[in-house]
Amino acid sequence: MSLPRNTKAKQAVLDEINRSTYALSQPELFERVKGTCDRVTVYRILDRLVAENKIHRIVNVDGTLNYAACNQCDTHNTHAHDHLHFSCLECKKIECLSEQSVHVQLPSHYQIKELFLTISGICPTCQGG
Amino acid sequence: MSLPRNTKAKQAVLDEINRSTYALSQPELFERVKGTCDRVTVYRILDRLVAENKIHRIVNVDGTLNYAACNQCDTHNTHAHDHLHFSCLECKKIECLSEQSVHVQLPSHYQIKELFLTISGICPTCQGG
DNA sequence: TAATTAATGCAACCTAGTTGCGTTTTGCAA
DNA sequence: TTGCAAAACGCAACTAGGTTGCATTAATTA
Ligand SMILES: [Mn+2]
Ligand SMILES: [Mn+2]
Ligand SMILES: [Zn+2]
Ligand SMILES: [Zn+2]
Repeated sequence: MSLPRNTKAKQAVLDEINRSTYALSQPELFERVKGTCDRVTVYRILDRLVAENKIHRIVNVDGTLNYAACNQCDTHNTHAHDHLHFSCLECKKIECLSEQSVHVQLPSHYQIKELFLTISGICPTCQGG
Repeated sequence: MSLPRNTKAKQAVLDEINRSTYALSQPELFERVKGTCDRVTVYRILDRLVAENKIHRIVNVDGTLNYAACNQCDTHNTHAHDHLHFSCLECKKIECLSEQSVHVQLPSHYQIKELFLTISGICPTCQGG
């Protein structure tokens, strides 16, 4: 693989992701870094950041792709994203739930690669009291 | 809600879904029922079948929407889709894993509505021996 | 500072899904 | 059996998210 370079746009996108408490979509990110680069560039930056294990891609329950910081990953080498995600039906935000243990009765004859676990419902903020 | 009607197209789509061993996308379904109706009609039929609890919608790990028969649902009234799904990285097919128990340490302060659980990996067929 | 090539901008394209509206069918009732 | 209301449909136009090709710009490293 070719060695990655650091650019203003790449840093701007990564900053926005790190700053956010929930996962952001490409349209949301493009809106936030508007002026620094083209929308196509945001797509390419996101692909690279995922490949570099700096962020991870979360599929929401409606199929939209979102990107979040790797908070629960101490090192970016080993990357087991078997943590839970929570998707709020009210504010539509999806976030990582760190350290939530999940026990899955693994199916036999299937070769497991990764787990995708998302709970939908209402987040604490939207319950408002 | 208005009372649903039965049409040739609706029956054709439902038959394809029931016949399949894995979940099908709208493009796949349109291909299979080609000639019986317009592609827009397939979208509308799928929405209705989901609303009528005849099928359920599965979001694959890449964000694509797929539709599968409600095999594990004895009655179509109560509809708790907390079963596992398996998504094959090789053949790209996604299927329901019936009766696989999942134990999730529920997060406090969050109001749970539904569980979305998908395992990615290699299916028995694609392991080929 | 110059060379290498990763990263970008831009235009064009693609796929999945939606919307509006006039027409056709379905199911039910007279 | 026929008539009617509205569910379902076809078609065209549109939208959103994402991709691709290619010429140009800019980050690294020597
Ligand atoms: Mn991570
Ligand atoms: Mn079901
Ligand atoms: Zn919320
Ligand atoms: Zn497979």
